[in-house]
Amino acid sequence: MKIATWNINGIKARITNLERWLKEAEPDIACLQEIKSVDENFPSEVFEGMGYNVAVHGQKSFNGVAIFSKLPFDEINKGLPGDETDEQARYLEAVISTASGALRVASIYLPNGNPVESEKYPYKLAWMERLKNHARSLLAFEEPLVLAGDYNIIPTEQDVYNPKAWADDALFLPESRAAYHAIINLGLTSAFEATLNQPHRYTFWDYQRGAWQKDHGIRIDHLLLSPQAADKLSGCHIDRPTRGWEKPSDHVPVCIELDV
DNA sequence: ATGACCTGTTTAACAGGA
Repeated sequence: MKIATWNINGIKARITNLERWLKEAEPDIACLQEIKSVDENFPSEVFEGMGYNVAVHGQKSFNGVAIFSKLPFDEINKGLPGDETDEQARYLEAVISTASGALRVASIYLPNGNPVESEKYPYKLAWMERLKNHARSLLAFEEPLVLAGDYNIIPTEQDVYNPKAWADDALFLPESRAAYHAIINLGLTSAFEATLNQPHRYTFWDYQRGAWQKDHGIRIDHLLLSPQAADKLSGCHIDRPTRGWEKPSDHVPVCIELDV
């Protein structure tokens, strides 16, 4: 089973590329971020016509996450628990029936956090604390779990073209990376590190300053697996060529293969 | 040499992104 995560940067602007990519890559499950649409305006019927069940958790203009699945949903949960006042649509979780039992998948759009001096940085750290608490309770089920998304975290110096240029950025500050590693240390496995684990394998290139042409990228899209999912992990792939398509997202898909 | 973007929205400049 192929599971993918992709920050598409707007469903309206990316519908053609998303259709093309789904046809070529044929993921069984796709977790999408930054759909930038309310639920009612999301073109679910296009993807249902391709054989997907579609779950959407959106809001106007910004953020928004979705999950596509060839297999049916048993359960859909919208929003990250822990703060009833948080109105940003950044977390969607689904339980999917597979031949070998239930699989829980989340689509995550973790806050960027810049500028660091603003209220956005403490919001990021608080959101990560909530994610850690929620991941801890999900791990207690001892079932296959995949937390996939745009984490807005550069894990190591090997995951950025120029570490010095990012030293003071919310994506790379020691406190941000420590919060990310604290989540992993609950007992999750990063699919990339467990398989490919090579330096300079980026998932995002800025639209500005010729970042793509110069390969000035960062690796910020991750899939974190529970032990029961990690046992079934057989591969991880970054779909780099999509960044060179017409009208690309600034992120590319990251896929894993699970033997379920 | 330097800098050069993209998306969505109250469709003309903004806000937000990373």
